[in-house]
Amino acid sequence: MSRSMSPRHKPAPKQRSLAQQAPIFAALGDEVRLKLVAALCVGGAMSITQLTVGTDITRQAVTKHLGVLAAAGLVRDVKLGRERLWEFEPAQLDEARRSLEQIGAQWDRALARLKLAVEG
Amino acid sequence: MSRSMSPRHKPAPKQRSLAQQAPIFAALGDEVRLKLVAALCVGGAMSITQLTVGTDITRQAVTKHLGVLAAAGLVRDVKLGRERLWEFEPAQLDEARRSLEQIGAQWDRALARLKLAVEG
DNA sequence: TTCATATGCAACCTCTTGGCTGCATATTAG
DNA sequence: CTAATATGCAGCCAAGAGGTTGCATATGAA
Repeated sequence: MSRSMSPRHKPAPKQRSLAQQAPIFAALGDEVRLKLVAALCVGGAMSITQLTVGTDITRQAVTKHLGVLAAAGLVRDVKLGRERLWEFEPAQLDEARRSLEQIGAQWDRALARLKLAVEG
Repeated sequence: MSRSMSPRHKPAPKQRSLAQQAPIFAALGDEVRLKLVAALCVGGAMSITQLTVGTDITRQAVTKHLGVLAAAGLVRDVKLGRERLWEFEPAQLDEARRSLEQIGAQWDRALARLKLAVEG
């Protein structure tokens, strides 16, 4: 994903603190929204009406979910004629992934320390 | 994390479908819970009382959050005397991370297809 | 222009969340 | 045994989330 897009060397190494990532996970923490993200990710930009097809909820409900995803920076909208196309925005998802990896790394270190303490 | 623990070759390649991962993200989608996970991850097993220290909410609220994390399989509890120790459980977090990478990979493929189509 | 399509907005509803207080129970310390 | 510590359980509350319906508005098509 965007890890292959930005050759710059961490212009802002100031990654948001772990706790501040909660909203991103919260946005992903809903089955409907997760499906929307997946759909946009593989299908490219789509209109609200298109995204509503195949769902058992109303267009307005979908709109609300897209709003939540947009607030978390996971999707972006572009007006095109009378319709509004939504597209996936990989940056925040990358950051979320890095957060999980960071937690995992800390856990690995903790395990290593424990192992050393036991064996040592 | 656990990726370094299981040398087996995918005994259950049946990773839960993306949509089914929503509960895990939802569990991580709260600042308090994210901090709890981080604390358990770096600090090892801790009791409810210990986890409550440094928080501005009550012990009962912390208990509820731990319950949510446990339901998502992100933490596990062990009774020890009159206290109940909670510890981080990396498996589900690994799966969540894989899900994000999967989405990212799909996005990368979609981008590649688009690029090909545009460049001819 | 006129009709149909794609959305936007707002009000309203119900269920869930996140927190709190109070009281009961189990264990360990003296 | 008795007191202090660590939790569990239940009930109560306010705010927020997820959905719906109804009606207004902007645009493309005929």
